[in-house]
Amino acid sequence: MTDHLPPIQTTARDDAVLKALAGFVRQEALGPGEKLPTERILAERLKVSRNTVREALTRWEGLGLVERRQGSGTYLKAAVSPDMLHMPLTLAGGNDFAGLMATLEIRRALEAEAAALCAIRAGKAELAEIERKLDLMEEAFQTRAGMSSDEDWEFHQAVFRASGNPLFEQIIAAMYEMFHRFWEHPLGVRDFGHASFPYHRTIFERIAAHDPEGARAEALKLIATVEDDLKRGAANLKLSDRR
Amino acid sequence: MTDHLPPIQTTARDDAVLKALAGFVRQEALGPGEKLPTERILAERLKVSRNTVREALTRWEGLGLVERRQGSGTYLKAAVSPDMLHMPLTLAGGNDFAGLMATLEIRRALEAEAAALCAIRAGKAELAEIERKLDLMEEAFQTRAGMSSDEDWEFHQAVFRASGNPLFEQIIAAMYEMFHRFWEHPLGVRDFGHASFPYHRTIFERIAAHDPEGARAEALKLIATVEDDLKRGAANLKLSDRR
DNA sequence: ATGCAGAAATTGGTTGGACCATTGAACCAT
DNA sequence: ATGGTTCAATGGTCCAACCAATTTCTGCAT
Repeated sequence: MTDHLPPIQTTARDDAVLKALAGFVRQEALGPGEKLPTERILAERLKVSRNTVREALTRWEGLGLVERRQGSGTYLKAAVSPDMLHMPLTLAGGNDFAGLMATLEIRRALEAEAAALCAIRAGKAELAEIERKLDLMEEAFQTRAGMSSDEDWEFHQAVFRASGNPLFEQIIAAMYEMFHRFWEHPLGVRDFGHASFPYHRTIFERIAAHDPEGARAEALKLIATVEDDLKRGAANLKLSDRR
Repeated sequence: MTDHLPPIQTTARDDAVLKALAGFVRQEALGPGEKLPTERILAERLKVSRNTVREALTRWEGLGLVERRQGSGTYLKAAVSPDMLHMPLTLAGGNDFAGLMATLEIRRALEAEAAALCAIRAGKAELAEIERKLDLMEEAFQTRAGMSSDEDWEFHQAVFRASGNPLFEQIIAAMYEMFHRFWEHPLGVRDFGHASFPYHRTIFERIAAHDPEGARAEALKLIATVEDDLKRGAANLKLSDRR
């Protein structure tokens, strides 16, 4: 009967601090890289102890929203708004290979869908932007005789942006970050990513032709080549599975 | 020339605390729900101040690994291991109709892929679990003459878990949360979700038959019905698009 | 013995103040 | 210009209290 009795709010000091800080950031229109007030000033202005401010900032730091530099200050690392949703992803105990495959499966699902949506929605301006990134990537490929992570990533980002759904870019950006965290250890595959090269242009062509299913198919082929590279790398590993 | 000079690591107090704590959890074989030592004891044992312990625990709390209850103690909320990988995902905004549709597009991509993977990988135990949730959902549907969010969500969760990739469950959980944030306000569609009901069983049947593409197709049909409901709701809305 | 209200101990939350370590800017010497 | 020195600002750590919620214990009334 008495179901929706709201969970009363007795104390929530540091949450309140974060809320206030998010409001401040919005009002001051602070963006990534900008410095926010010192802990001492925040503590004084908000009428809380510096320790409480620190706990709040520690939470933001853990979420990657903020970076603290001793002796310098605290800086924004990402855009923050009062109505953000935080979802920390945790990948437990994965050896490298399992983690990489897990992120790839997410990429397979999202990149295919994003490419299809992009083929439906991309306008002239978006198409031009994607082609520009594609040209840059192909140029880098020729120059350095190999895939370049940066230009590759920028191409994919342009596709996600043109999908009209910001969540794609945000989620896949997280996947890329995780991917590259395992990646310090190049699994011994020399020409990693080489096989994926031609599919970038075919994806673009299907998008430009407003062919959703074609774009999806090409995106799937691209991911398949990466998965293949990964499996070859796993074979090279075998024993170096320390721990 | 002097490219790869890594930024050296001098101090990392609270990181060290978390590492030690993770080791402790492993050694004591603590699982979710179990209580870990009090802050005062940790501070004493680790020879650091209680403040430092608190900062470390605050980070874990922000990551959803731990829950603190004043007067009671600190409890594990998830399995932790010394080598786990965290990737905070923060999603911006999306409290309007467009945001709702955005979450659905992500769901379409991930649910389809998860259903397909599940059809490939689910073993007998996982299948039994999924069917159990399905039965519960159908029973709730009969009893209350309508879809039940909770049982519905549990069914999908079981599918994600059986997909063998923990990221699916975590990411879609974020989508559900975003979805339900807006959802307290039923868009005026009375029998929301009704149309999706039969597809739950067809999804299960395709999974049980180890038919990935069939499962994917049924999952897509399910999402399509929800999108349809949503569009009907949007038509009902029109003006109440506050803020 | 049993049940239960109130006291006491436990535990996380907050405060204020102190000091350390790092940074960056201003200044100085060469 | 280059490289050291000094100094103020800032985050990092520590300590010692006290507050607030919870749990446990105690002792009285039944």
